[in-house]
Amino acid sequence: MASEEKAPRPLGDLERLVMERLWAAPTALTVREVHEQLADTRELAYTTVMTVLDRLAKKKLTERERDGKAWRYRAASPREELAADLMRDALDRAGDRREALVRFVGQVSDEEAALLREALGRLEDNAESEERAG
Amino acid sequence: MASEEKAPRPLGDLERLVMERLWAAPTALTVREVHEQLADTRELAYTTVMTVLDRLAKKKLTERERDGKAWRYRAASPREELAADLMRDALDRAGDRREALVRFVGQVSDEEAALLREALGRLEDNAESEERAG
DNA sequence: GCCATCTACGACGTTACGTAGTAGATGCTA
DNA sequence: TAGCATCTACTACGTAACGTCGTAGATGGC
Repeated sequence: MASEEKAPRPLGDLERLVMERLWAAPTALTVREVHEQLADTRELAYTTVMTVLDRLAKKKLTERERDGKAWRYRAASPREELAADLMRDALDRAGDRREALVRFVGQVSDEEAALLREALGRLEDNAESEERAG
Repeated sequence: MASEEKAPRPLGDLERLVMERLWAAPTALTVREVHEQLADTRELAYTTVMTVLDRLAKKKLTERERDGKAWRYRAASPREELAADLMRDALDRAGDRREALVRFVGQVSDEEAALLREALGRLEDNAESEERAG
């Protein structure tokens, strides 16, 4: 039987834009900084950005720390981690995992297939060294 | 650059229940049949099931064909295909694909890793035979 | 102590989804 | 063929998420 958990809702459009800024930033950003960065793309009220950041924090997608009277937000986990989680989640709700993986592998590009092999190879190496150590 | 497409919304709870019946059925089902099957689990109005089936059809997740005055619905694609699509989609919105794949592979079970290797091996065989043929 | 700035909180419109009712079309049956 | 059972089409309503923003009050630097 497949997992009965509900799938995590995908980010909304604005939420995604904001997350992308946070992921791209080397440090935690204030609401103002995110707002300014988004200004190129979109006219948004300062409080709109604040609300989004706040909702993302409630969803545990961002974390925040004080900086004077302002909060600084940063992504709770790397973009790639979120992607991997979503992939896992999708796999969990497939019926036949083998079939799902075959289909998935069938749609990736050659380059992605190569990356997958590489990642799997790395896994194998780890397993071996653990075996030696254990 | 990441894909700018919006992520497909995950199925709602009831939508998922209905799709699972359709995926499990060997043939297309009428509203009544789906309704009866769900009766074990949940008391639902006949029209509720009809609405859900209809919405799924509008989203292209089911297809329907006439059978007398009734419609018969079937899943537009196998459950595993949907899962693979969602995995692809998640990968598309990762920043660094390599990193995302490494993390993904890092969370799968040993069995799933083996299935992945198998699927990749199959891919390779296909590529080789195409090369010979080409 | 003031003023600029920041947060907290509430609010509203839209859309998706769960849920269901009503009205009218349709097809078997006596 | 008249009628009943059944099916569809359409509408509707509540809830929750999300985009969007305003107001009021806290706060910190000059």
